[in-house]
Amino acid sequence: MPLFPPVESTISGADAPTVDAPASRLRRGRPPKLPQNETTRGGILDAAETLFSEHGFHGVTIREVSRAGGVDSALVHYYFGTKRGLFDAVFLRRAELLNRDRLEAMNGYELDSGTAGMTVDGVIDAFLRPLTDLAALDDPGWRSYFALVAMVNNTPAWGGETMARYFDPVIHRLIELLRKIMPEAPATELYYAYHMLSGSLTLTFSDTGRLDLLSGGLCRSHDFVAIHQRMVTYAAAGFRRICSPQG
Amino acid sequence: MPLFPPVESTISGADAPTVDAPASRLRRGRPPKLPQNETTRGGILDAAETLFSEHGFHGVTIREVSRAGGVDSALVHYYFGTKRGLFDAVFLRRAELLNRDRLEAMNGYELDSGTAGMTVDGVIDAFLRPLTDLAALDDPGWRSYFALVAMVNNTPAWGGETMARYFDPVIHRLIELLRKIMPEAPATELYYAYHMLSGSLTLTFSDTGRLDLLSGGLCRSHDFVAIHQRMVTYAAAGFRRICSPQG
DNA sequence: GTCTATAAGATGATAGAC
DNA sequence: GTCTATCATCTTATAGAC
Repeated sequence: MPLFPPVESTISGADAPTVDAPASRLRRGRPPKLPQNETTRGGILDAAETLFSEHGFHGVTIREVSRAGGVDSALVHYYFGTKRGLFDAVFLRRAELLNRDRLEAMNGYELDSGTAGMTVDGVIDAFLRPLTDLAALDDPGWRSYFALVAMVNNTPAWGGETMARYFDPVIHRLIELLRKIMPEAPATELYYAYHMLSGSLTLTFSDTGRLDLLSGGLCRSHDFVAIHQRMVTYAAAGFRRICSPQG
Repeated sequence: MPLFPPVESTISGADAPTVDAPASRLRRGRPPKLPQNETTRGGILDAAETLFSEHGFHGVTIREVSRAGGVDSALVHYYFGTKRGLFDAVFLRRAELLNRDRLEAMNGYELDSGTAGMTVDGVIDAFLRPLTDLAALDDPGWRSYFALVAMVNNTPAWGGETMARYFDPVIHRLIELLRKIMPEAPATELYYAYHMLSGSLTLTFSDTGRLDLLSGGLCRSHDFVAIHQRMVTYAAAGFRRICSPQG
């Protein structure tokens, strides 16, 4: 049974996968062959990111990744060891940057509006804003990455643990801010409400085109800005109602 | 690239996959070897349902299905032709029953409460109730099936189309009822709001255990009844707010 | 209907030349 | 770092005996 390999090898202290190559990667005199970050390693990660986000871990072969990245398949093993190592590296690459952005957005919101001036709408907007902004960049990589995270978030057995390991701090900061606004809210209800929001967010980034089909083209599932606006409004109403003490 | 095989072969009028075996399946004198519906074909479907829901289409091999079902792998091909045929048969098997239940629940609600007496909470409850009830049965098959549907709903490229083909009638009935309650609601907003609800529902049935981890055990992601209750409350608030004319 | 046997090809991974 | 060549295994699927 091809159970997903154990996750001990992922992020557990010292032997966490690094973003650097096995050998020294310090910039030497020779300029990089490809523009920007297009090193061999980066190209493999880009190709893998796109393919994994479209077809899932088991739906992609190392040969396909190497072909899409324009490199030899042996190089994938050279840089990442195993297929699972490649997947972990893809997942990790943008996680730290994303977490930093989201924590900054929430911290900034609390500072700007003052702790007493925060609203549920405002907190949820700050929580979601970096995602919408990054998805709007020219770089399609972030959209692929969000689709990948969405896939993991919906994957039984190892999805829950993986999401928890990478993204729990951001969620707990969200809950913390909401608790400041609604001190009477039971912790249980805050978690249930976040669960609903997380599902909506996940489905949005899964990018299945279902919303377009269902609405006969009225709604565009690629219009993350339009969805963001509705998600804030919808989720805030849900949070407030579910967390109000009388129920 | 192992793109998912084309979907023309799935449900398109006359040559839709049938629930019957290729040859005659009328009950003959010989009693079934296994209790209940445990025919060879049914056993294969049960095993495939569980495995596909846990690991996805590409994460399961026909040999694993046949081993789990206790039959020879050649029999899987005998009954279902290809691996994709097996997947389609699993997906189809419970779809009709589920759609019937959900339509009945919504029709019953409209009849019982009277069209003028319907509430947003009531409609959403009727929409979700059959899922919660079926998941509560002794048969674990429905939970596996819901996890499978959730996986498909979050699968890029072919998930949207597949969901639309099987489940759109139920969704349109939900939208129709909500429109009767909120005649001023823009159609666009109803679809956006349903998108949010669909995501929450999907994540719930994905059964990743994330809610448990995140809440430190306060919330149980297997407690579908508890989640159902919150989802109705949360979603109804979101629908009402997002669909109110001033916004 | 169920089995054995096997075709025909893809897969993750490695060894070793350059 | 990058390539060629290859191993051992697994994959879907089929042919044909019983």
